[in-house]
Amino acid sequence: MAKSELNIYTIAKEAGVSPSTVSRVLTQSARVSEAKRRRVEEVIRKYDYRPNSLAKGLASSRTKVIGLLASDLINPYYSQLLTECTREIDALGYYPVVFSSMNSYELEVRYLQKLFDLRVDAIILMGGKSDQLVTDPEYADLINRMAESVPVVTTGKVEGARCWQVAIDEARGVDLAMEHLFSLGHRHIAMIGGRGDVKSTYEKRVRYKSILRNYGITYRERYVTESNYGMDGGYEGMKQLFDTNRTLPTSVMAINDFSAVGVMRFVKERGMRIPEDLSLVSFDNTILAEAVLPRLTSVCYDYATFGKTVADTAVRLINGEDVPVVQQIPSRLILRNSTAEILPERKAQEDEDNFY
Amino acid sequence: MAKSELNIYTIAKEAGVSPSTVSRVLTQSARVSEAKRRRVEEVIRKYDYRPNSLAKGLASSRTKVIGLLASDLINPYYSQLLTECTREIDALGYYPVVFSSMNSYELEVRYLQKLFDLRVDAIILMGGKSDQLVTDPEYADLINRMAESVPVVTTGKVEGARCWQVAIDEARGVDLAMEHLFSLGHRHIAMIGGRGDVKSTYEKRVRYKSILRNYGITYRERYVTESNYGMDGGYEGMKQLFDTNRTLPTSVMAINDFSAVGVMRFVKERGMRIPEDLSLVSFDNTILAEAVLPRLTSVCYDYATFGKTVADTAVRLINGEDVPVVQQIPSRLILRNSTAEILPERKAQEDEDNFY
DNA sequence: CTATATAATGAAAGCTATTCCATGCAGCTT
DNA sequence: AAGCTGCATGGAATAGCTTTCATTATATAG
Repeated sequence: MAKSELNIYTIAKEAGVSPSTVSRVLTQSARVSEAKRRRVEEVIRKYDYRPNSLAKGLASSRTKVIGLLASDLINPYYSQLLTECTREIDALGYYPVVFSSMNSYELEVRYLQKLFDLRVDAIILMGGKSDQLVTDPEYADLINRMAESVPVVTTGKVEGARCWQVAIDEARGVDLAMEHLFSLGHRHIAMIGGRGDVKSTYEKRVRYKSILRNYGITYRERYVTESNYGMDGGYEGMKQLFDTNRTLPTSVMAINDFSAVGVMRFVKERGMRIPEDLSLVSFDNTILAEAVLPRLTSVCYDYATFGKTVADTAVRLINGEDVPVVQQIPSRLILRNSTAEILPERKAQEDEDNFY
Repeated sequence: MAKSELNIYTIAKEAGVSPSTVSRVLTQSARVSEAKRRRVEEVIRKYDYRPNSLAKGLASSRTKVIGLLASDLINPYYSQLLTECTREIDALGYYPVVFSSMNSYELEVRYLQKLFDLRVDAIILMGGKSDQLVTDPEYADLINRMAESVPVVTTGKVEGARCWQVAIDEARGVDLAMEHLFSLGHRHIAMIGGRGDVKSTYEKRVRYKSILRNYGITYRERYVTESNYGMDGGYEGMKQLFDTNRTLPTSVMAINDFSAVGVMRFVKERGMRIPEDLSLVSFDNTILAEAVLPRLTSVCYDYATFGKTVADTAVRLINGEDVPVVQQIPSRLILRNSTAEILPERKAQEDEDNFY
C-alpha cells in the first residue's frame, strides 16, 4: 500500500505547466492549447493518474454522484427499480451509489445523513420511512434540512417535507385489478398482506373500499388482512381468510408478488387450484411473477419509466430546472394465468348468498 | 438551496475553542476536557452541524467507506450476498456503498475506477470480470494498480492480480448435489445453463465430469448445455436436451435458481412432472428456490457466512492484518421437493440401456 | 516549593483539487 | 504605431477537515 504521491502538482511539474492547466485539461472547463493538452494527457497516461474525487468534490462543491437509498435489496421491486434508475443516472453522466437500509429505520436515517455528508448532488429515497402513512416529524425535519442544500426525490410522499415525489398511481392499479376480476365474474375479492401504516398499502385499501362501494358490494373487514410483505405474510393472510370465512372469497389481490406466492402455497396445501378455485392478482409485477406457476397476473409499474423519471427528476433539480412536485407513474395490468372466470358452482353459491 | 456556511470554524468560534478541539470532539481521537466537549457538542447540536465527509476523507486519507461492486442487483444471489455483506460492514463501523455494473464490463471498469477515485477504504468485487475463467490482463493490471493503495477482495479469482479471494467451494457443491441424485438412483444427470467462460460454472462442470468418471458413468457432451443464467437459459437448455436425446436424463442440475425455473417451465409444458418424471437440483439457493412449487432442492452457500467473511476480510486488510489469500465458503445441500427416487419404469429403461 | 511528567489546547501546515483574477501575448483595427 | 480584444496561462486563494508540533496549564514526585 504505497503512498501515491500522485496529484495534480506532480502531473503539472512533469508536464511543465501549472496545476491550473492540468485542471483545465481534466475538467475540459476551459480551452487549453493543443500542444499543452497533449503533453498533459501524455503524462497522465504515463502515470495512470486519476484525480481524487474527494478533493474534486470539496473544491468544486459538485460530486457528480447521486445517492440512492432503498429500504431493501432482496425485494425485486427495489432491485428492478434501482437498476432502471441507475441505468438512467449513468446515461445522464452521474454516478449512482446505492445504500440499502435493510428495512431498518435506524440505518435509514444514518445512511441518509451519510449521503448528505458525502455531498452527493442529489438524494433519491425509495421506500422505508418515506413510505409511511404518518410521517415522523423528526424525519421530515431531517429531510427538510438536507433539502436546503441538496435535491431530494422520493417514491413516497413525506408529509411536510420539501422534496419531490415520483409515485405510483396506486389507485389506478387497484382499479385495473378489480375491473379485471369483476369482468371474470368475481364479486368476493379479498386483499391480502401489507400493513396499513405503509402509505402505498393504505392507498390501495382505500381505493379497494371505494370501488366496492361504487359497485354496491358489501365491504367485509375480514376480507382484508394485515401482515408483512414476505411470503409468510401472504401465507398467514390466506390462512386467516380461511379461518374467518365459512366460504372463501373467489379471488384475492395480494399486496405484492411475494405474498402472492405465500397465498399460492397455502392454497396448494389445502388442495385447491389457482386459477380454477381462486383467482389471484398481485402487485409489483417483479420477476417473481414470471417465475412461478401459474404465472401471476400482476399490476405493473413499468420500472423503466419509473426509474427513468426518478433519475431525470433528480438531474433536472440539480440543474435548477422546474419540476412538478408530484409525478405519477401509470399502472398497467399484465394478464397471465393466475386469474380465470369464476366457476359456475361458485357463482351459484354466490347467488344463494351462501357466503358467510 | 442556501449556502451552508457551516463548518468546523463556525462551530469552533461559536463554542469558543479552536477548530482542532472541535475536530477532537468529532473524531474522539484525543482527550478533550469535559467542559469543552460538552460546550462543543451543544453547539453542534444547536446548528445541526455535520462534518463534510469529503474534507474529512481528504485530510485523513481514510473514508470509513467500503465500496461494493456487483455485476447485478436483480439476481437474488447478489442481492442476498450484498445484503449480508453490507450488514457486517455496518457492524464493523464502516459504510457500505454499492455499485451495480448491470452486467456490463464497460461499466464495471468505470465504476471500479470511480471507487478508487472516491478513496474508499476497501473494494469488494462480486461477479463480472472477476469471475471470468480467463482473466483479461488489462483488468488484472487495473486491479493491481488499485491494490497498491487499497485492499481488493473478490468472490472470484483474478489471475495474476494481487487481491484476496473469498470463494465458494464449487466442487463440494457439485459433490453434494450429485451424491444426492445418485442416492435416489439417478445415473443420467444433465447440467443445464451457464457459460463455460465463467469460472464458477467451469469449475462445476469440471467436477461434474470427474465425479462421473469416478462412478464409472459415461460422460455425455449432450447432457451439458451452454446458455445464459436467466429463466430462458434454463428453458432453452432443457429444450436442447429434449431435442438431442431420444430419452431424457432422469435428473437435472441447473446452474442457478433462475435456470431451474426455466427448466420447470419447459418440463411442465411437455406435460411432465417434477420430481416424479425428472429430479431437479439447482445452485445458489436464493429466495426463488423457496418461492416456486415444487420448492427446489438447492446447493446453498450460507449467505450470512459468505457475506460476513468477505466483509471481515476487507476490514482486516484495512487494519493491516494478515489474511489468507484464498478462503473457501462451504456448501450445503438444502433438500426440498424437486428431487425424488427414480421411477421403476425409468430404472428399467436404464437397465436395458435404452437411453440414447 | 521546585522539577518533571502529563494533559489540554491552539496555531499552522497539509490533503488535492477548482476557480477567480491578473498578466502576457498575438492579432486586429484605425 | 498605439490601442484594443481575447485567448492561454499561471498564481494564489479556497473548500473543510486532520494532524503535528509547540505551548500552556495542571498534577505528581521528590
